[in-house]
Amino acid sequence: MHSPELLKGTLQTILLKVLKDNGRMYGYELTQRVKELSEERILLTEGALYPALHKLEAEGMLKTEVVSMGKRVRKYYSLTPEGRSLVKERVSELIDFIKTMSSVLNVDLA
Amino acid sequence: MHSPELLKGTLQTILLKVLKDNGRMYGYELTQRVKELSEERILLTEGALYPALHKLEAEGMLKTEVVSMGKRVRKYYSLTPEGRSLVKERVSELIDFIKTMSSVLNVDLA
DNA sequence: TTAGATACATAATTCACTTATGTATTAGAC
DNA sequence: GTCTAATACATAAGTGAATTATGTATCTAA
Repeated sequence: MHSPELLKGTLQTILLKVLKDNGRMYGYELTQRVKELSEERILLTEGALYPALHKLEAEGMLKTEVVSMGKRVRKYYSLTPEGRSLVKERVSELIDFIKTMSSVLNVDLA
Repeated sequence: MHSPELLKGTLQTILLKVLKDNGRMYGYELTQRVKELSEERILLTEGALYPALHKLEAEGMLKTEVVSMGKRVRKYYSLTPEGRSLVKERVSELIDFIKTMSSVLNVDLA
C-alpha cells in the first residue's frame, strides 16, 4: 500500500479515467478494478469512494443508473459529456504535475 | 500553478530532495529554488514551508545553523544522516507511486 | 521615501481524506 | 444448516497537511 498522503487529490482523476476506459461501472467494481490495476497498491476506501462519486454526480460529471440484481441493488456510474471533458483536463493536469515533480526532484521516470 | 491538491503529501519529499541536491539552504532560498526548478509551477507558501521544516528538524532529519547577515538572520537547514536515509525512502516511494498511477491511468510518461 | 523583495514565524481555518459505523445480500467453507 | 467473508451501498466523526491570514523586521531600488 502506498503512503496514503500521496493519493490525496488523485481520487477524482482515478475514478474518472477508469470509468472512461472501462465504461459503465458500479462503486464496488471500481474499487476492485483499481486494486487490480495498481497491483494491490491502491485500495480505495468506501468513505472516500462514495462521497467522491456523489459529488461528481451532483456536479453533472457522472450519471447513474440503478440496476436490481435479484434483491441486490447496484448503482452504475458513467461519464456525461462534461465528465468526458473533465477527464482529459484532470489527466493532463496530473501528467503535467508528474513532469514538474520529476524535474524538481531531478529524477528520471523513463 | 498546479492544482494544489496534487501537491499534498509531496512537500517533505521536495524539501528533503532539494536540500540533498543543493546542500545547506535557508527557507526562503528553498522557495526560490523550487519555484525555479518547477518553472513557476510550484510556489511554496510560508505557512506550509516553515512548519514542515520545523517538523523535520524536530524529528532529527534536518539540522540548523543560524547565520547573521548584518542585522538579518538566516536559518540554514541541512540533512542529518537520518535525513539522508529518509530522502531515499521518500523519493523511491514517490517514484513507485507515479509508476502505479501511470499504470492505473493507462498513460505513458516517457 | 516608500513599495516590493527578502526573511522569519504562528494561528485560524479548510477540506479531502481515514476511521468507524450501519444496513443488507450472497457465496462458500465446515 | 450456519457462520464467516465477500459483495454492495451509505453517512458521520475525526484527522492532519495544507491554505489563508497575520505579524514582525530588514534590505534594495525607483
